[in-house]
Amino acid sequence: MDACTRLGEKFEGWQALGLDEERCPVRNLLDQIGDRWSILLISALAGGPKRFSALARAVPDISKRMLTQTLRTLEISGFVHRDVQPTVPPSVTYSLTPLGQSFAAPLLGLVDWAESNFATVLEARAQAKRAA
Amino acid sequence: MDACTRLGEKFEGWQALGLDEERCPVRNLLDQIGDRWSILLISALAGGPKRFSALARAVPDISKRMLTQTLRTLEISGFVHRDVQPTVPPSVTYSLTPLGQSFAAPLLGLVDWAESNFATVLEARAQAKRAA
DNA sequence: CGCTCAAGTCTCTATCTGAGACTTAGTCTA
DNA sequence: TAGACTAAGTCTCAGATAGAGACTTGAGCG
Repeated sequence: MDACTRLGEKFEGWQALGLDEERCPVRNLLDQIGDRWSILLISALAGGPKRFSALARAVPDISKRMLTQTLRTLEISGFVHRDVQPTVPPSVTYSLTPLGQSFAAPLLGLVDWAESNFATVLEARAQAKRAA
Repeated sequence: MDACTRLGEKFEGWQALGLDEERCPVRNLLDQIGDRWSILLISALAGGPKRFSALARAVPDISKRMLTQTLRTLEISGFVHRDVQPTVPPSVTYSLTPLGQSFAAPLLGLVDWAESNFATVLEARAQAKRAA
């Protein structure tokens, strides 16, 4: 059975549970990390721990506000560990937890797909624009 | 080399390109389908073509507005095909394109991870709440 | 005659996002 | 010695975005 069919069956299973955000793992996870920044920050931390300001530099167009907020959410869900050194000025280091690290494998699959199929997507968009 | 390290290296590669949304496949894709509904709709269509109203029923808490908008975006990026039967009332069927179908494989990896690690995430959140 | 359905569009409000100023105290610079 | 800079945020305000729900057109149904 191909992946597409299996995914379709998974979906029907979720439907049976009413696609409830509390109980459906995929809905739940998507609501947490299905945004513009979470995936990017997890990727940024995959190479090793980084400080707040290093992350801000690594992802140039994230605002401090969203950086703080996204890291807090990832921390609460157990993807990221936040380590505060109570110096002055404080030094805060973020790192992936074992859970966060284990997420790297499926994420890498997604990333590889994106890189392989990017040209196709661009072509589709160009064609859509011509048709418009 | 483990997935986490490899992901970290990928990220450094993107950084070298300035993480530009136009050129970085991951940024680009994330901006398109990194939202609450796209992944869910692709999963819903993985089982086979569906009509607009069937999709609305399949994903109960999506508004018509977001359903239309998300499907349009997916169509433009080449994930979804939109087939209009010019009857009265019109009958519109959505289906995954070959590109959309090929996306099912990495998506399934993500979904499996979510289902396997959901308990861990819930536990982390419960602990965060206790600590607060 | 009035109701419902198809697949949306439109408007209005609620929420979220981003930009940028502000904070504290120690170190570096002029 | 005054001024600037840094770390890791918080705060506020304006603008973008999401969701709820009314409205559309023509046909079939009771």
